Amino acid sequence: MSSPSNKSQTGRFDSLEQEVYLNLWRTYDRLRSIEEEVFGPMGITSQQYNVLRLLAAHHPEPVPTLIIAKRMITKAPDITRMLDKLEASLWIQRNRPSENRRVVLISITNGGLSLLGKIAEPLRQCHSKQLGHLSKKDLAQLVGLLRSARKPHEQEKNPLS
Amino acid sequence: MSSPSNKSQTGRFDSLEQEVYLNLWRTYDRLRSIEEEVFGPMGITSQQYNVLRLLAAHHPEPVPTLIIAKRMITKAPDITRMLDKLEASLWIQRNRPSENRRVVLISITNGGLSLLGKIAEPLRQCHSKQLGHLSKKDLAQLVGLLRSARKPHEQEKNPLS
DNA sequence: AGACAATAGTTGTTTACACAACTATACTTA
DNA sequence: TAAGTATAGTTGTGTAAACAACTATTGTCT
Repeated sequence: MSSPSNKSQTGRFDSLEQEVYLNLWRTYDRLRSIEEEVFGPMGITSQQYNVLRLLAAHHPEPVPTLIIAKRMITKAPDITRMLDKLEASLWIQRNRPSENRRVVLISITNGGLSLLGKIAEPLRQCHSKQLGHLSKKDLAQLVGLLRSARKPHEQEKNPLS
Repeated sequence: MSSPSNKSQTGRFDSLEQEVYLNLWRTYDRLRSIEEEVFGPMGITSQQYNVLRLLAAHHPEPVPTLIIAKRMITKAPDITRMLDKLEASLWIQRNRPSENRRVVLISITNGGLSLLGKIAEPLRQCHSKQLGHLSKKDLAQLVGLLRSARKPHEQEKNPLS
């Protein structure tokens, strides 16, 4: 595991693990910038879009704030400010039920649903531009490897395997 | 490519491409947070570390500011401020040669080299914690797929395939 | 019932990112 | 050699993340 000179194994990287990580970073960065070309002009971020998607999936049931936070990649404290923006854009509604005034229930509005409708097609095209050059087989393999890669690092919380 | 109902193909995702992208995002995020456990206590960020690595690789030759920027994932305008911090920590030196006073040549200091030395072992352990559970074969396959994934999106600039 | 702990969100502050506009230096060419 | 252009960095400004500390409400236990 620490033989004096095993660095030739991966060329300019210290280890294969490091090489994977740097490739992951670069690839994520490139694909992200492509998505932003779609989201930017719609006045929404990728994170915000994902929140709307989650709410739409539960619609018409509302979802408590921290449940949303747990499902998102963004850390909890930011969710409030993010929801502030979504509410200001009239894409979501907040409701604090009298039975338990600690929770804040979030639901997507018709405006939010209609935004999702408008984004759907350009986003599909974007995904195709991002990764359409890979075969189904490669894509499936990539998903599998990415899942295995982060499996030991998933905390309890994230139910999306 | 747009049959009326091919959504059952990937369960909760609109498309396999989207599923890959979301997995990429989550996986990157998890691994990044693990790296930060190493870099944070050393008072350095992952980006800054990569700059030092680049400089060390060229050492004792200095590297112009914008060459560094091109190699980094971070966009150019941020490199100045980042180098400011590295210089303040005495890990790099700047030099504006009189032959061409437009360029700013950056070189790593002995202090910077010694920092790299101190980080090497904990970082190796970190990489092993991040991805040590995958086989060499899986890691190599993952690197290959990630490279193919971003290949069409690489601008001229980045010589790291 | 009152004290203590647990739950659910929020706010404050610091640091990073992104995009655009700007400065300084060198090259080119009429 | 002056004017225009290209190159190399820098600064300004607004937006987003990260981490910690805080408030409000409810549940529990004696």
